[in-house]
Amino acid sequence: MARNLGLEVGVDVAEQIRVEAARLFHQRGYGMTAIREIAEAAGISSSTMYHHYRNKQDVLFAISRQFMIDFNDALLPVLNDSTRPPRDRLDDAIGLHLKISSERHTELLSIRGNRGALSPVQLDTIVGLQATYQRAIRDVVAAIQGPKATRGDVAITTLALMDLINGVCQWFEPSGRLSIGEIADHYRHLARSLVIGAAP
Amino acid sequence: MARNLGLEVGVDVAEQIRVEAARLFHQRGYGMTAIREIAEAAGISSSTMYHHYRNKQDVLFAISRQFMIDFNDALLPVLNDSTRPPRDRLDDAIGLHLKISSERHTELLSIRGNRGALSPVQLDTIVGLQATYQRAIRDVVAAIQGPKATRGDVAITTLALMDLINGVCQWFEPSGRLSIGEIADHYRHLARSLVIGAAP
DNA sequence: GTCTATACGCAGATAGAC
DNA sequence: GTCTATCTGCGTATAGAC
Repeated sequence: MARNLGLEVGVDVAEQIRVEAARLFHQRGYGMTAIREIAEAAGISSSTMYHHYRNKQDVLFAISRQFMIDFNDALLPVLNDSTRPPRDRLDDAIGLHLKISSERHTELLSIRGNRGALSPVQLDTIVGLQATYQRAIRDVVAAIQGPKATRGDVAITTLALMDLINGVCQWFEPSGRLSIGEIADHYRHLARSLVIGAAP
Repeated sequence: MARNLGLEVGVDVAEQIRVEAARLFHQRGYGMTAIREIAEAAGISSSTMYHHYRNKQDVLFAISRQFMIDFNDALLPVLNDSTRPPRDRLDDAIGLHLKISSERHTELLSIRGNRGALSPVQLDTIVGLQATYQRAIRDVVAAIQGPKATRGDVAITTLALMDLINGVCQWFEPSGRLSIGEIADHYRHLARSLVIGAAP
């Protein structure tokens, strides 16, 4: 731990709090998770938490914000790389999206299930980060569907595509029959059917 | 109200509790909704609630169970009607699914966001009801894809299709550009691309 | 079945020593 | 930065009258 003279670096307290809070928010829900539970799971006293985060809501916001930033940092370069064919970009994005969703699925689900607990200002920040991602997906969809697709076609295909790839983390089981990579293989195919099939 | 000598039937207290609880569970989350809030919204005292439901968890379960039963009662006859071509059944099911999801979207989202608050036994009941629906969808998908589709193909297409149509209620706005009927028109097309495109 | 009143514990958050 | 101790209000749930 960090207090062992700093010899074991890499486990800072604020991050430990986020990790345990994400797990509890996911399992029990934000409103049913007590600050004391988070603190106990993180191996600190409850009052120490308040030296790292202003309150419980702030912990949820920190989890949400950090996840979305990491997510966009990974996905946006892939989606916006205009030197590559849009289909290839979409294929890679699907693989990456599913990979991150799987690796950090506790965080992701803790955010999804509890966004209503954020303040309006905090929610705006998170929604803004998600909108940035969605616009990047939309632009790639538009590029694949070509100039004949109407803006409405692109919009609804984008929403459908987002729902498709966002749905996986709700039912994926790491111990299941298919690995996340194999699911991605299927989903690249499904996404292509969706985007091409929906083109005029 | 019911106590006005029963003259105004159709608003029974237990249902009023479910309606207001669903709204609050959706807006604020199960754990952050106080029994007193539900009671106040329903126009009764908090102790009266305990004459209709054993506790808060029971209210959530009643909401969840009733919705799923109503949902299956509407959808299963359509999906299982073996006298009709499976594509037609799927088309109708999508329209009905989206219609109910829209009309009762508060209930639906209150269930989705708070299923973790149910007891294991209660959760089993709800998951069982959902599984019944999912099997009916799967059978229709299998019928459309034909005998050449493997069980794995059918399984993953079914999951993708469920995510697709379940996603709509997360972003649908009744005041938006498209009505739920128009969205259903798009989604019947998208679903067909998904199911046909995914067939071998 | 509905109310008022209340028991009882636990929640979030803070004070102040080290 | 971390702890122990504590404040204060609100949570669920019950008692008992009408």
